[in-house]
Amino acid sequence: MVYKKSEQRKQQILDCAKHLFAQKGYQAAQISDICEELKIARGTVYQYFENKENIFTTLIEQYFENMNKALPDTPVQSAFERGEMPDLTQIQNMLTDYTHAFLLHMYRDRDLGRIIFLEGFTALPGIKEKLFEFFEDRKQRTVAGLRLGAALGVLRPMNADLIASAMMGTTTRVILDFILEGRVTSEDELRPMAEELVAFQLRGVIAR
Amino acid sequence: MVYKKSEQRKQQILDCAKHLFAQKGYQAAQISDICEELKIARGTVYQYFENKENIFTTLIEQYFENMNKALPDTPVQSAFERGEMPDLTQIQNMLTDYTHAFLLHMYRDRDLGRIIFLEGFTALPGIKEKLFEFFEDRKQRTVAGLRLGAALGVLRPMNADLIASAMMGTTTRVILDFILEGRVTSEDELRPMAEELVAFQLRGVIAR
Amino acid sequence: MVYKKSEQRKQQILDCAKHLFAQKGYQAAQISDICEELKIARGTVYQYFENKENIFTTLIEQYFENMNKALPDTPVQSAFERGEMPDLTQIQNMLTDYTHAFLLHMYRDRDLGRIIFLEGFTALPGIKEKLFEFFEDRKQRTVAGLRLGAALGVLRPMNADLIASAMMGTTTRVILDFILEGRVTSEDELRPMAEELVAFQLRGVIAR
Amino acid sequence: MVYKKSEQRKQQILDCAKHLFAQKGYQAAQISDICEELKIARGTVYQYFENKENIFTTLIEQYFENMNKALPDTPVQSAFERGEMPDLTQIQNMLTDYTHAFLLHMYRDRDLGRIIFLEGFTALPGIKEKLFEFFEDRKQRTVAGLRLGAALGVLRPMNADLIASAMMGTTTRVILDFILEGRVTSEDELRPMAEELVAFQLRGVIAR
DNA sequence: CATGAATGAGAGTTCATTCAT
DNA sequence: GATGAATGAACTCTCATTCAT
Repeated sequence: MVYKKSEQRKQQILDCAKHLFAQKGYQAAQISDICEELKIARGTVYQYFENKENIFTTLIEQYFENMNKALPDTPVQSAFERGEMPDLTQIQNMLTDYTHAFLLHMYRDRDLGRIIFLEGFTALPGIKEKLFEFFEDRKQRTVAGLRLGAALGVLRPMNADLIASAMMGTTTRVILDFILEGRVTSEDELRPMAEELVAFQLRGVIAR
Repeated sequence: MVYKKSEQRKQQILDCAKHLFAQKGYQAAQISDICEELKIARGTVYQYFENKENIFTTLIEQYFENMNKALPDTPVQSAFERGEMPDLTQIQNMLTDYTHAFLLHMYRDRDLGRIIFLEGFTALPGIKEKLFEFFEDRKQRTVAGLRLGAALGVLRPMNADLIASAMMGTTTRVILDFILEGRVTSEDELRPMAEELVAFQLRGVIAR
Repeated sequence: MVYKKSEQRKQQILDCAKHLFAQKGYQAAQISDICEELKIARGTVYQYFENKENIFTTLIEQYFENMNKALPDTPVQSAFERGEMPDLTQIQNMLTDYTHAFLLHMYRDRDLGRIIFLEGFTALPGIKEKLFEFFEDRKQRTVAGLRLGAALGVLRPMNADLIASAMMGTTTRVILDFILEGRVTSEDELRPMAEELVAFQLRGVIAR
Repeated sequence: MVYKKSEQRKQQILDCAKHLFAQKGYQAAQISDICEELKIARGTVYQYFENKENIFTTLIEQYFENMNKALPDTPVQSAFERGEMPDLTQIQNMLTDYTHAFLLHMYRDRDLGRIIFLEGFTALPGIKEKLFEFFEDRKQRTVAGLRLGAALGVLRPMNADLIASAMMGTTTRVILDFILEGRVTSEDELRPMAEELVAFQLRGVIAR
């Protein structure tokens, strides 16, 4: 037996809930909406999930799991840890790859991205923390990178905390404005966006 | 200005609702919470507002009104329109003033800022549009500025739409991370933040 | 203002719930039954009580409050504590008064008595303990009395714990069989019942 | 007796249901609890029993069947019917044997005893009647015995109905307090209890 | 203007029962 | 016989809103 019917149904409910949450928001989306759309009974949903919150949580967890799989290790840092001394062009390429992967993941799972960006903060207890943790972790790596760069004289002196926050903001806002709002219609558009973003970010921090 | 008792009560309800929405979120905050806190009857609220949504809408409107009062006209553009030719330092100062005013307004009305940033998108129909409009308007001015700068050779060639979005992102993310999360505890901290932000933004776009 | 309308409604709901619980049992009785009977909306009930369990709890509390008011202090014990040495006839009278008061209270609030006797044990957490406590307290006083009597040579030697339990059983079973089942139709029947019960109980324990 | 697998499974379900009902109560115990514990599917239960109530009913029926097997015929009455004239000591022994058998049966099947004592009254229609009938039957025999004894001058004049109820109460309460609450831990404790109970009961009714 | 008791549609959730496989 | 996914009626509880006083 290769596939499991029950797993399929579970995923079916998740998929349905995902686009409902993305469309209406967690609060407004109702269990009965799912049931109507899938033409199943209310009780069926509760065979697969303890409650509404549990559906949401499962979605978020899946998302971050996928995200962590999709994103390469913070590449610049890794290079330094391996004792390499990448030059500026190499760094720029690494960051572009990374940003591209991030945009790509966001684009491919727009619905969930929408949910997380727009609702994650208020929604349920626990989610906010998970989200915060994810972004904080990424930001701290950036802070470390900025400090190292400044120490090496490659980057200008700056308030690394603030600038890391600002850099993160460039990406998240672009995701919001372009990807989640539907202005991007093909994956091909993402590479140039990543390049442009990284160019902007790097210019803002390099020495001279 | 004549003393109007009824206006006072209306504002009293708005103030109360504001911090409740900020604390619990629009959905979770209940009309009865307001009543308890102000020690008034449920019905009284409905003498001043049609419904819950109306309270929210009024808050948002007040906010943008105040914001527009607090913010200087997009200064660089205005200067150009007056036929002036500000140099880079002057532009930097203008932008810093502007950003500072923005941060200040956000800091002074943190509760509402929190509501808008965290809930505005999903909450009620109409709000999202208003919010979008506000940010879009600011962004379009930035786009225009970037294009002009590039045409004059002061700024590097770029995807102005994307970069405008990114620039807006730097500010909004910093507001989120620093002001709304309570890491800023005095207005004095805002000026250096504005300076740092503008420095980052400008470096990202100037020619050379 | 002498009476409070809201207090009346609260009591009205309690009274209604009382006879419904007595008739159908706690689980089977539904909030909507109350609403139908009182011709009020479902929500109204929840203006006065947090939830179904809270209605039940309130009833039980009222009951024990009334019970403690209605019952004279355990009289024999009190007499001894005052240094008196009541003779057997006096003791028998005291016990009869006490038992009579107990039967009377049970008779007058049969519905609640029914609920407590028949459901108290299983129903909600907390109730069982309250009930147990009440009966245990009474029983412990009996145990003390039996031990004292035996020490004084008035009562025969016995397993006081067991006999106290048995004595309590005589009363509770009679309440079950006669009062709660509706075989008693007038308060006048209770005095002879109390006399008969006490006679039986005393004969079972006196020396000789 | 031929080995019947299906009968075994049925009994297995009954045994499981029994301790679940005793632990959680009829309402709170769920069919799925049984399935989990026995590691069988939900549907399987319905191959052996029409519905949940049917499981309960079957348990109760088994119980009374066993009880009737375990209890000797009401012995005093039988003796009289055989024309014998047992003296007080003989009667006391007979009653003690009988009570002992009753306690023993209750002790050996505590779970079911618990269910019956604590839930029987409210639970399902039909059960209450069966229970009532059982106790009423025993009580009527006691009433007859008391009347006969009084007529013969062996017992004092009394309200036989009431006293029979009280006598039954002594036993049932002791079962409740000692056996079902787990204060009895060995069958050996039951004989003295029976003796003490009968001693108390008899003293309450004999002439003089 | 203010009150607050009353409303009632509608939400999430439960669980005994069914039935195609 | 056994399975377990699916059912759906029924329940408790919520809360913005109304309206007679």
